[in-house]
Amino acid sequence: MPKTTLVSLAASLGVSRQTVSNVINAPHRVKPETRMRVQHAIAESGYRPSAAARQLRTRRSMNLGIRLMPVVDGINGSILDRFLHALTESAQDEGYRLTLFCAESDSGEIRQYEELLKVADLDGFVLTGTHYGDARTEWLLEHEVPFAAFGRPWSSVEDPFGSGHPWVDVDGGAGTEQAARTLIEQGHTAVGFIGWPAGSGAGDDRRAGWKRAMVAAGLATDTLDIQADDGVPAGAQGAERLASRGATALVCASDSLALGAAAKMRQLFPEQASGTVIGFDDTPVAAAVGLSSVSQPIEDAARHIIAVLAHELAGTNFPGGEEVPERHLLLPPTLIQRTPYSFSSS
Amino acid sequence: MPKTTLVSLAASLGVSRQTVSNVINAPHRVKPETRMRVQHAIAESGYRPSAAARQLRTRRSMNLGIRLMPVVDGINGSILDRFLHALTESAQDEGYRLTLFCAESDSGEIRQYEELLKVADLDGFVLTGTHYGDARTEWLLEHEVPFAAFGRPWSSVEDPFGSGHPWVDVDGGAGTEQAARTLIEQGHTAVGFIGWPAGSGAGDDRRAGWKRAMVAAGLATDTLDIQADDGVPAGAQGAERLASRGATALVCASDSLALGAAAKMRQLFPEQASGTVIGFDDTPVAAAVGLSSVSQPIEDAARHIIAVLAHELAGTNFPGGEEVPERHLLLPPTLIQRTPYSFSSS
DNA sequence: TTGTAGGCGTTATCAG
DNA sequence: CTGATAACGCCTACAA
Repeated sequence: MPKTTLVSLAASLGVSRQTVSNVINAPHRVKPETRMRVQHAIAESGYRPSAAARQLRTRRSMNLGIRLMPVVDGINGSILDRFLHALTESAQDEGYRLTLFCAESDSGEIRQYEELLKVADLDGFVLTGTHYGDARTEWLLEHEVPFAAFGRPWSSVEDPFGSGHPWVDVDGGAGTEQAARTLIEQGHTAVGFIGWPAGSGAGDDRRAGWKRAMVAAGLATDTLDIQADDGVPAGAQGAERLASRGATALVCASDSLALGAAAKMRQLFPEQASGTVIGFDDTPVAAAVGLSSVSQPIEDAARHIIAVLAHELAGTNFPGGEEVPERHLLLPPTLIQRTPYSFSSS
Repeated sequence: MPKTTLVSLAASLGVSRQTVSNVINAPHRVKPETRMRVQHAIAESGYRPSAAARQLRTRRSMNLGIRLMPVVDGINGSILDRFLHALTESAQDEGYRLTLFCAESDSGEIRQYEELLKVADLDGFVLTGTHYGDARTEWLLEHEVPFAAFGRPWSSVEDPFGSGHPWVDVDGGAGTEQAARTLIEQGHTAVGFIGWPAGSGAGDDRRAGWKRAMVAAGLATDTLDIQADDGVPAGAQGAERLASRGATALVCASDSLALGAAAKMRQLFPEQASGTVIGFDDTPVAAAVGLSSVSQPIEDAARHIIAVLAHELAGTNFPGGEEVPERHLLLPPTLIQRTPYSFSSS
């Protein structure tokens, strides 16, 4: 049983291979009658066109690339699973495949772009972890390689919506703002913030959100803002410092920080009502220990990234097709409120 | 600047395209002099052969497929990052690319095999989560599709090493055995086990390890073995039950279970020395909360999986090449001992 | 050692 | 609306 190809199929049907090709790529150009006959035969034989041959001819691989970031913090990284899964699923639905690659640095990633573009003819890339002065987006734009980013172009922060490339992001600032506001509404007047050192787009954004809520409530922020590298111990340390300055509740830039902070706060104020620490990302850890957290609609983000990218890619061929997806999309996060897991008897 | 190809390169060098091809695929057949000249030109122009064209001719895509399992428990799933990363990196080193795909079930995965084999010409697959009577391995063997599994073929548990396909696994039983033995050596005489319902290969294996240690120490196991579905609450519940039966220490089949169990144990025995619960997988959560856990050498496993698979694939062309990697490899895990994170003042 | 010819499976172009 | 012809870039014969 030799593999069925366009020719073998055409031969067994008594039509030219071109007709079969047309049935697949331009059905409207084929007489309904023969079209049905061919389609039936295709289904019958389980014929699938060869991607390699098609790619050779069309210069399109129907393949998207995405870099797997080095594993740093397993806690915050664990939502990558969800992202990747949603990405792959959406890509599959649109007829694209996803190719993984690794790189140690941004320049390494760019080197991979060149390589993958040349050898595998990738149609586009999905970027994650965009930051100030991102060399990758520059390179891709310059070389006119289609791509979509998960993350705003922080370089043009004054007007990310005017940016030249498609992106999807989650409005982290809105999340921390809501988190802080919620705590304020619960009666807290000194809500602290533990975030990353200034300079990272997402980090600054989250800090700004917290500050907005505090300012809006007429509360002071000067002594309640701590910059720390990510991690559980840093969170605990930060919480201790902030508590000593009077903070009774905290918003954190990550679940790692929040996990440490929450434990410390519980230790310092064992009598206090629960829910005084809110994390970010809604990682499995947060769910496990009952930590409130800002949840990103990461599946939606992934879906949309594929949608824009696919549209971008098809768009050149079909200008003005179906409804076009937003080129720039800022999704609102959701505050997941939890009470610390009590482990009470069943 | 048109893309350089074999022909364009050959033309600009005044040699035939065949010579260039030979320099790449069979350097020894080319006169050193011209070889050097061609190699120089290749480096100069940054020429890279087109995978599509090569694939069309050789029927090899240099592409490996791996299914992304549906996200169930984010906690235990988070080591997938490490696995995937190591896998991609190794594949890259061997000249392979990794293609992702999704499937809801094993039969869905098989359907994807067919599809991907036909359209993308994937050279092989990496399997994860093998289980009793795995239909996937059967299908792949039957269709003579190269693959390597992360996980023993549990169906032929009497002699997995005689199995027809390559696999790499971690000796979970050895891990839980060591965990239990360690607790016993610490003076515990009633070490409980919380694992999954009987029937899963890995789960039964881990339970068996714990039992071996108990039996070896002449301790009873009858009432200290609990079967529960995975999850934090189940762990807490299990711990409560086991504690009521006298257990003073626990070994768990997962970090999820262990997390719940540890919290419950601390609540029940606040005075007790730390370290009475040991989890499995050494997930980021375990590290974060200071939970002892059995750590899998997952990067090593990934590396070896690619090594066997690559050898399997090349082997048909180069019988008797370099040193051959083991077709069946059982890696020992490591017990990571931790004391619960104290969040003490800095 | 090097060059020539043919074809892998597909789509684009242009006749009929 | 259908079919012949010519690539796409590469590799495997075989011939020079």
